[in-house]
Amino acid sequence: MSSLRVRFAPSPTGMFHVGSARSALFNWILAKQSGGTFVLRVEDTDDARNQPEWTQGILDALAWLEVSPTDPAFEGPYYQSANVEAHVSAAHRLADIGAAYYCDCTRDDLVARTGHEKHGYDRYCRDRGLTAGPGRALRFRVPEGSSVVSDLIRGDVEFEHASMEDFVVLRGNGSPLFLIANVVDDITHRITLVVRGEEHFPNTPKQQLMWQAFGETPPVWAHVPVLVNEARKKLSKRRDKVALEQFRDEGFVMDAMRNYLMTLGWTPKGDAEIVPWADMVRDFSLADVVSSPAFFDLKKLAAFNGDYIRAMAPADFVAACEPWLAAWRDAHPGHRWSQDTFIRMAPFVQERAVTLADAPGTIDFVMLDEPVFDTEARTKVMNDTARALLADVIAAFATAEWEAETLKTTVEEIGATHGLKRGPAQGPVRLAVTGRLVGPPLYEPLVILGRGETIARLRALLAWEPTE
RNA sequence: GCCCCCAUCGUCUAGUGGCCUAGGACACCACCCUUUCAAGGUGGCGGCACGGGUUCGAAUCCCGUUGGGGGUGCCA
Repeated sequence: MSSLRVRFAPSPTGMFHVGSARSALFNWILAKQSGGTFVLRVEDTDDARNQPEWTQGILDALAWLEVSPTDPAFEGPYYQSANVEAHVSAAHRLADIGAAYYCDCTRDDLVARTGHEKHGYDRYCRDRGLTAGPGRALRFRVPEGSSVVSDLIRGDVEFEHASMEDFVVLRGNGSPLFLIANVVDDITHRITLVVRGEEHFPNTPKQQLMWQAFGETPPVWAHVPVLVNEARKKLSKRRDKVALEQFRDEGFVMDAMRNYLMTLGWTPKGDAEIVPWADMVRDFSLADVVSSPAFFDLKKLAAFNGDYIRAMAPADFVAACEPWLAAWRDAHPGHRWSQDTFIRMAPFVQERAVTLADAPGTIDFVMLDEPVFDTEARTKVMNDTARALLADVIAAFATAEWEAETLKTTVEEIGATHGLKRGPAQGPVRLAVTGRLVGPPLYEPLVILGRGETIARLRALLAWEPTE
């Protein structure tokens, strides 16, 4: 494939939609594969919405995905709203050559004439020869016949022009609409391939007609399937969790996110879905993208994330957890943080974490003077057997060799004298030390805590009485 | 209403007329391992929406039905 000019055109909404992220990835790969260019265009015809922080949010999100603004393949950002004059003059050109006409009909006029709320424009002003003027919109004169949209993903689709209304390109106040602005910008940026969401498909024949009216060759189109929620509705900002930033903040790692996004509508070669980015860049092809909507499955994303976390080098994992650990420290003023201790505990965390945000909650008990108790579990577990067991463990721990394997054997043997198997036997001990019944392996943290503190915690739980 | 798209396990998908008694991944279940919870290992459950064609042969091609989705703004 020759050098492509693709464009990624998000609208500035204050957050980066996962669907946009997937589009960005597809476009980026296509640009890289062809040695072409990735053009970023911030699309909003209203200048007021092109806020710097929103643009920065887009740039940050792209950088997180390693779609880098400093890469030679990256061009932009361009602002649609900065190009309004070109949009307007292009529209005027359409009027000059007779490809568009002025219209002073209001919605009410139309409904009054046709008797239908939902039907399209009835072409009333088509041949009235109206000139430009206040309150007069400019409409594109859709010709007779039909258009074929050739789509890399969907094949050739024919649209009858008769079913297409004479759409507005310039408002009554003279400002351009998205439909034409988009076409003019694509022409000025010399875009050769448009990859965008399926929701734009019905607009494509209209845009293609405009390209032709301008005497230009339309780009190649590729409409990727929409992302849907469990109700199979298009993923929406209002209803669903869709902000890439939110996933990032909740501890999803970039590689997992990127890999998962790529599998929505496309599958890597072979049986594995988790594959290196380089392989995806090498193998991706629009021809292999499916055309049916894809459900954005949080569970599968979580599984991918756990997989990627487990694959990290230990030191990388420790570093990656830091933002969440720092937040935990801020939230727990009484902490006694030790980086060395965390590094010793990290393998236990890495083995079972779903997200990086799970890290603090797994090891907090070694960083606090007292564990945070699961009160329900405490009430349930603390019966006479548990008390007797704890008393025996305290006595044995006073002299036992302070080493994980020995402590384990000690607890198991004492448990046996109370008729408990090794699982149940460690329950009260785990509860005393960690505050919970589930968590990382127990005896290694005991070694870290030391004899004195371990026994103090065991005594504290033994002394505890239900309040009611 | 009109236009367009889509339809394989619960989910994401492989499959482009014989390699399909339909393969993988996530989820779920069981077992193994085990220091609780995980992780890991092994196995299992589970699908071509329906009806007609075409063909020696159809998940695959055609038509219809049904279901789902998108669009239909002087929104982007």
